[in-house]
Amino acid sequence: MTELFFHNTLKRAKEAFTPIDDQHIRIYACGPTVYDRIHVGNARPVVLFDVLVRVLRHHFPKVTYVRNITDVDDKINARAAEEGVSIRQLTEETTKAFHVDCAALGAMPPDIEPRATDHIDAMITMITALITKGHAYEAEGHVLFQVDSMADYGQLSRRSLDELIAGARVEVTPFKKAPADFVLWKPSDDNQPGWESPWGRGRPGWHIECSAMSAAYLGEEFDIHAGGLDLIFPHHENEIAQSRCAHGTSMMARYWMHNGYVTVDGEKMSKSLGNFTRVADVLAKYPGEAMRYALMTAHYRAPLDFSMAGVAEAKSALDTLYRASANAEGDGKVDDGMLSALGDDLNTPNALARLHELARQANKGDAKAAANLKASAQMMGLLLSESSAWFQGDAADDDAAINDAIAARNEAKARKDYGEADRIRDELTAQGIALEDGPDGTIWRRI
RNA sequence: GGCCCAGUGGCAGAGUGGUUAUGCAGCGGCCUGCAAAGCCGUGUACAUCGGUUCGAUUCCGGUCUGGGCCUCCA
Repeated sequence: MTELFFHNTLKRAKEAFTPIDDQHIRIYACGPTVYDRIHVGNARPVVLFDVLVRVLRHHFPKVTYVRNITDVDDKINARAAEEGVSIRQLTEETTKAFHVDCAALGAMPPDIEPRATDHIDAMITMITALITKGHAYEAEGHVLFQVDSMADYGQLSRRSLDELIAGARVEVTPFKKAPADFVLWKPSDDNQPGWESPWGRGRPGWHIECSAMSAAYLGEEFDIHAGGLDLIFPHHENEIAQSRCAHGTSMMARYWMHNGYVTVDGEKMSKSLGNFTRVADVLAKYPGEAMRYALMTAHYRAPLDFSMAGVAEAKSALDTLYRASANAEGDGKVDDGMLSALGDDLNTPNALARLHELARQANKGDAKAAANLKASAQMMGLLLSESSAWFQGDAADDDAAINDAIAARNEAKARKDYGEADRIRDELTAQGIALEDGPDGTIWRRI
């Protein structure tokens, strides 16, 4: 079978993908903290790892894709208080909105979407194991992971303990044995969400949920763990520490894949900088598929500079593909060139280039190429609509009027009354309707 | 300060030690009543300075510029 290659952050190199069990691929991606609607930066991993999972499903008989929902977090508490709604209402509504955005982006739901609050017991069990094995300690109602209890801590982010301390940006808290130690469990006051535990009423630290939930659904060791570049440290580093120390394993995930940032004028798009655009705001202007395409135009590890103009350009490129695929006949075959591009560390720009090559063949009258184009694009989660729906939108009330106008124009053309024909066409153009005269008659589209 | 990434034609963005990326936009042609769409053609592109090499945009080193992580972050 085709060999797949992925860049592994653990090795900082591209490696051949060798599954732990080639009958069942297991992959985990970090999902959103549900306190606000996602922005374009959050959408990038959603779309790219969706492509990754589609590629894996194409090559392997079974894939289990887990993406969590973080529904316990101090940002959530703060936002709920700010808006005067309950935490549960905020997290549930935000989760629903997240699903709406994902669907618009053409991202298939993960197989399992666990919520942190449903797995508190598993986290407590794991923390208990870490204490028992001498990797964690309790202090003033907190439980902390003792970083120097792990000999090879820091492998993923390539950071040594000395560097961390030298960095001096780690939180210095009196009850920590060492500054780099991080929280597994912290106490909650009466106004904060909390659960009973051996250490009193409290709530989990940020990193432990992914360790507990990935183990619950994928096992102690699994194939791929994915997320944004900014999660390498501390989040993923600490997940590895917790998981390996609790389970006594030599690895957590075999491959670690990280997507690059979405930038705005060269700067990272982020909540704190305030330079973000919500996915919903893009969807108000452009189809979700154009947003999806735009996110696939850059390699997933490279920075992607976002602009509305970029989405507009993606829309134009999609128009080309939709036109070319319109005359598809029969069942198409997923293109090998596209598959090998995707199998080469998820090279979506090259895969899209291959789609455009198929489109050119299709436009020269190759119906087979058109069918292959459609099948290939759909494997990537593109060209999912009918071509007519893409160009004309859902059937609207004015469709009949447009068709009447086209008929009137064609009559005028038959009379060689081009003045009248052009007048009708100009009128439609003014309404945002473009006409194209082809061998099979006149077709129209919205512009 | 430590660690890390990037710099490609008007724009976006792949890739390669010597030969076409691809898309969007532009220009010329074909087609069309005219358009549109499509097809064909069209751009002395690889930050900079050295080194290795028969040959470097591609490898190595320095410089400059931009960005990121080290604190919540996709």
